[in-house]
Amino acid sequence: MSVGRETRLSAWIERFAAHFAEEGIPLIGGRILGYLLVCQPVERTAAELSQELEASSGSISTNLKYLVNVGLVTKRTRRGRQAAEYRINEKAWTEFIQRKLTAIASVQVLTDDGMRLLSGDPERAQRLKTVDRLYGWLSEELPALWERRPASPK
Amino acid sequence: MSVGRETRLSAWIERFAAHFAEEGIPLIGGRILGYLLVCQPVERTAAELSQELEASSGSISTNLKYLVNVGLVTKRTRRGRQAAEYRINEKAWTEFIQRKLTAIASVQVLTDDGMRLLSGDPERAQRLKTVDRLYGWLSEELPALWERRPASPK
DNA sequence: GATCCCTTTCGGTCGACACTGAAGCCATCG
DNA sequence: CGATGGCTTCAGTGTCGACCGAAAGGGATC
Repeated sequence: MSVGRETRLSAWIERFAAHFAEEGIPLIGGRILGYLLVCQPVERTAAELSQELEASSGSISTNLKYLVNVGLVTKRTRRGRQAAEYRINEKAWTEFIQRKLTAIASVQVLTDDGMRLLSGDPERAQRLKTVDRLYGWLSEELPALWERRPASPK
Repeated sequence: MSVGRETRLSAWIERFAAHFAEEGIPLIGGRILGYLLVCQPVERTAAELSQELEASSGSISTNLKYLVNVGLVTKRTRRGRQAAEYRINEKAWTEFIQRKLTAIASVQVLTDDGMRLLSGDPERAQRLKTVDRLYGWLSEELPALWERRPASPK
């Protein structure tokens, strides 16, 4: 007997959430992300999310606030409706990833400062120099690579 | 009255450790890394690190084990000396960063699986498709970029 | 303006993890 | 072979943050 699509999807959502949990995003936040990526229709209220994901209203509220804040989810209110609707903002994923890349390269600022402190003692600076060169290269190349990113089709 | 170089260096080490603490590396682990990058001489025993960084022997031991495990620090034992000596392994930083890059791109596996689950329903798959394309591009380009990395001079 | 319903806020609980310090372990040396 | 000295292991402590559920807050409708 085969498993239904929706069942598989919720397993997928769980994997999805688990991945981002390792990156520091709360489990429930990851579940919201995964769910909003594949749900039909695309918009959901906080109450619906709470029920679907079996999470408390408080947790949903906190995590939605966070996700809206980083831009991955957009909130939409409509006249005549009390409940706000939330949906994925696919476009924001580019900035989300960009932040990760720049975070990696940002170590260069540190190694650079360190090199300055050790100026005048090249022998001692040698270890740092190796690391600094790597990060220096990254902070050149990563932004450059990012510029070459293909525009997403309409 | 100016501040001594060593004082500034320990402030730098603290900033260094703080940065990596945000990435999930224990504070003391980060301090060890920063310290071993700039100390003179380059090798230190666990006891010395414990004293210099004012951390318990237990914490030093645990964190050294971790750092040796990920390759960023190498342990060296010498005949006739009980105390092992630890030093930075600059070379390992390449793999350290590479792991971070591949971790980012690895989301593509997830989005890909999701796309498969939604095959046959292009409308519903649209949101995921946008994200999947981005990660697809990344998992092409990041490894390619990495290959072009300049070899570190001897 | 009163009621209803949805959301947000807030105190409280639970689990995870960094860190400590003491006890155990093992190699070195007398 | 015993003593010394340093590293590792382990139980215990404290902190931090995710999560829950109840109460407060604020629109929308009557």
